[in-house]
Amino acid sequence: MGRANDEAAAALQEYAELFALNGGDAFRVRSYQRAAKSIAGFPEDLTRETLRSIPGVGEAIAKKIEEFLERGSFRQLDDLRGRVPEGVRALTRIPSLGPKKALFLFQELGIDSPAALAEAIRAGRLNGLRGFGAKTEENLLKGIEHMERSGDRVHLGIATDLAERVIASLPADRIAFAGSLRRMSETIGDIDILAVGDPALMELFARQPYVTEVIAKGERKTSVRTDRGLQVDLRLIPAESWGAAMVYFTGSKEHNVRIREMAVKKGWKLSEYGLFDGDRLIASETEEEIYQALGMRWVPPALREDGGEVDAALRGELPRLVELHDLRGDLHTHTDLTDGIASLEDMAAAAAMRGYSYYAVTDHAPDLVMQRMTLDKALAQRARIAELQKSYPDMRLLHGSELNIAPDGSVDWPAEVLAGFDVCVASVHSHFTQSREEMTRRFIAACENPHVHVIGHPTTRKIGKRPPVDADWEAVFRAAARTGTIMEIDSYPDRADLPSDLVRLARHHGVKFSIDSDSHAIPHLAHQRFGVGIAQRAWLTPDDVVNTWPLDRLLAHLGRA
DNA sequence: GCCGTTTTCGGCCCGACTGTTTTCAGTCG
Repeated sequence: MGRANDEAAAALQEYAELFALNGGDAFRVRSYQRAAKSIAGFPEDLTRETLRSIPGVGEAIAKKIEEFLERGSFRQLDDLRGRVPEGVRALTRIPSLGPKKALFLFQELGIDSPAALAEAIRAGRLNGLRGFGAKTEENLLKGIEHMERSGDRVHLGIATDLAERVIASLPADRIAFAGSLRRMSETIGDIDILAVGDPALMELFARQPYVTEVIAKGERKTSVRTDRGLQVDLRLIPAESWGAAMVYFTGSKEHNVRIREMAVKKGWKLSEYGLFDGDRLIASETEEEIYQALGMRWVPPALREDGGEVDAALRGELPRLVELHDLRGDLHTHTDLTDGIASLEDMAAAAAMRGYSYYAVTDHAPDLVMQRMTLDKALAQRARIAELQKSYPDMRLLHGSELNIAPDGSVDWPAEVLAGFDVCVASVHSHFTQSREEMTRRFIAACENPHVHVIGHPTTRKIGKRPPVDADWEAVFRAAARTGTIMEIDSYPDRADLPSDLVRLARHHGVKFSIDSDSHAIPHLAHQRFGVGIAQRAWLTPDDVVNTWPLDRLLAHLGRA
């Protein structure tokens, strides 16, 4: 997937933010943002030739991107970077603090980072400042604390991109990532990469363009900081101990402790170099051999958290986990009729390329006013889908909608309209701070609506940005199980919602799940792999996930058979 | 800055909410 696209989009997005911070025209800001979104979602690699065919990219932006492709930046971006400290841009990532207030704080008080702002608030330096009352100060502090709690960890999407970039840059005999990324943890603090190959790989690694700082460099291990802020460790592994090293560096620490204890009980020793009986090597080349020698089945990385997987593996009772190739479709996607950037036709074609048996288009409903959805538009889309269906004999197109769950739990089309959709995903998009009781009632009301099939991105969190809403999830899941309402695993990597611990809880109550991409562009369709990671960490089998089911069974469940 | 069966200028997704004000600016989705 086009890394150049993502980097160019990130640069343009940064330019938009800096431009806004300098009091730039709001329409131009929006132009840059729109172009950044289009470029990130453009399915082909960026080139000088394809650039102008991207919607939202005109002459001026094309010139900037051309310069970026040549030298990794463009003149206007360099200018603005020189004028506004990076920390001021970080200020705008605090919820409820936008460019106007950020610039004001910088100019009036010289505040140039979230930490400096927190300090200024605590020192009372904002007292009497126009537009900053007690409540605002409180909200800002809360926002900064939430940001600090999430620390330097990044979501799976960013970490996966970086790991794949590192792997592609190194000509090793064998190379793979281990650690929390391999276990598909929801956030990643650093990346562990194991390689077999020439010692010169270390030097080559340290000189890569994504490396901003070399923290440590030795014969076996090199640690660097990268342009995404993330630390990456590269370890050179002897070919014969690949399996042992993968077990050791994949972790988790708790899982390793358990299996090392098992080795000790047999009078053996398990290390990153192998499983040994005294000096005699028992197993080291593959993970399978090591687990087998310990009397257990190979444990999928997503389960290696000492959450019962060791005992299950010893008994030969590990679940048959859901895998990406089990998925037969996607039940939550958007088009450019609302906030997607690709047309219905292009999204359907891309879905067919992925070999789906069914594909639901679920654009937003009228409550999200900015999307300008109307009944006429929805019905026109339905007619186009029926027409388009003729081109896809092997893939059923489903016409759906992503409804908005209002504070009282109602949704935004009348029942007779809802009845016309094949699938209704209902999600919370506002009023995140309702009390636990209100929020619980809200979700239960949505589950009890007979036209609501799926609850979309249930906790509505955004990793590193917005905390999850507060609800009595047990009560919500009981209602979902009772009404047959599906809980979504939204695969979009900054959402990762439901998180795996809640998936596990919901499954305990008998809930079924849908692993959806929530795509707003063609490349997003591939995000489902992250949702599969969440599902695996929650021990889900294909039967737990409705979009592994054959079309007939799914339609019966949706009441559309 | 972009874009055009309203077009090459003059629009540009629009309304709600919050906290601050005392009629509104800023932020968000």
